[in-house]
Amino acid sequence: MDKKIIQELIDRYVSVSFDVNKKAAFLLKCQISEDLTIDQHYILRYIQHSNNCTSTELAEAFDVNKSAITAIINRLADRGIIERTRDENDRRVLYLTLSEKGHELHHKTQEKVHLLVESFITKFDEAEITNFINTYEKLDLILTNMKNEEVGE
Amino acid sequence: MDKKIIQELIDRYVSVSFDVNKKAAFLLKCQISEDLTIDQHYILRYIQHSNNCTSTELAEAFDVNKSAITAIINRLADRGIIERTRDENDRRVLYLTLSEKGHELHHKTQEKVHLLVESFITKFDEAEITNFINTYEKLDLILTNMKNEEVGE
DNA sequence: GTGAATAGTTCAACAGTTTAACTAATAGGA
DNA sequence: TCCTATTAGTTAAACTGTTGAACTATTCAC
Repeated sequence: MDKKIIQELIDRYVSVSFDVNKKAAFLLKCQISEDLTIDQHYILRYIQHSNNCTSTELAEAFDVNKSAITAIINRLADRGIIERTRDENDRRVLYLTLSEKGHELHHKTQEKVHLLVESFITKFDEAEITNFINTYEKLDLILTNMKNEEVGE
Repeated sequence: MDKKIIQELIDRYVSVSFDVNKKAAFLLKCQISEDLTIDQHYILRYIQHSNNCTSTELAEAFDVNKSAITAIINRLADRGIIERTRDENDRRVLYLTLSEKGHELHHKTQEKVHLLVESFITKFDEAEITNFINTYEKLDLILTNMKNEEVGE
């Protein structure tokens, strides 16, 4: 690729990824902030999708230290949204699950998130948005590899 | 579009946008955290690209309250990275500019950001990444309109 | 000229983050 | 078997970023 073209693509990517993130976060917050923060929503989403979720697993998935997870989980546990249960075989391990209230709250916020994403996804034709998400997923794989190289040094 | 396909696209979008954001933020932080936080880098970037930048303009661009901008600018001004100058015609207004040190710091971190983005952008062929960024920019426009509708209620 | 609007700050409170030091439990090798 | 290293998770202090309400100072508009 031509150097000039690469420079232009880099600038456009930096700008647009920043702008989209900010606006998506803003719209998301408008929808769910009465019940949960954005991070809290993603934490509940991860726990529900995972089997036998632990703090260590969350810390890896969210690329933060375990103590950051402890803080988030404490707030959610204090509100009765998340429950901790000890592993009987390895008593160091705490499994995280959603309470009944946690399931309800996650379901409620998830619906709002889906409606929001649907409202802009359906503005594209199917081929364009499918190509977009395909490339986005390729990018995710590339970043995963880069992250592993970074960590494995 | 078929309902099932839409649901699948929504799920994929929610997952991949979350994952890419987390990993990109992680890699970005590895590169620049000695000098600036990610938000601080974007603030400097915005100020440099803007003429006569003000706190109000930043608050709108970043979708946060003005008091959040005050806090960020205070920290950067305390470090001698940003300077405030009053408008002589409208003495309510404070223009924000980068100091010499601020320019150097922004240049340094910008280089690292560019190298990082270049390292994954060049893993795609030109047509694919161009299409991706084009669609990303369309999405930005759609979100801008949605945000304006939200605010204009 | 006075009341409304605008630009920006301050303060208290909170969410999320890092780092270092810590407890408790398990695993592995001499 | 015992001792050491590792692992899971917590705590505490310090920091960044955020909101919302109350505030100062200035300008605008009728």
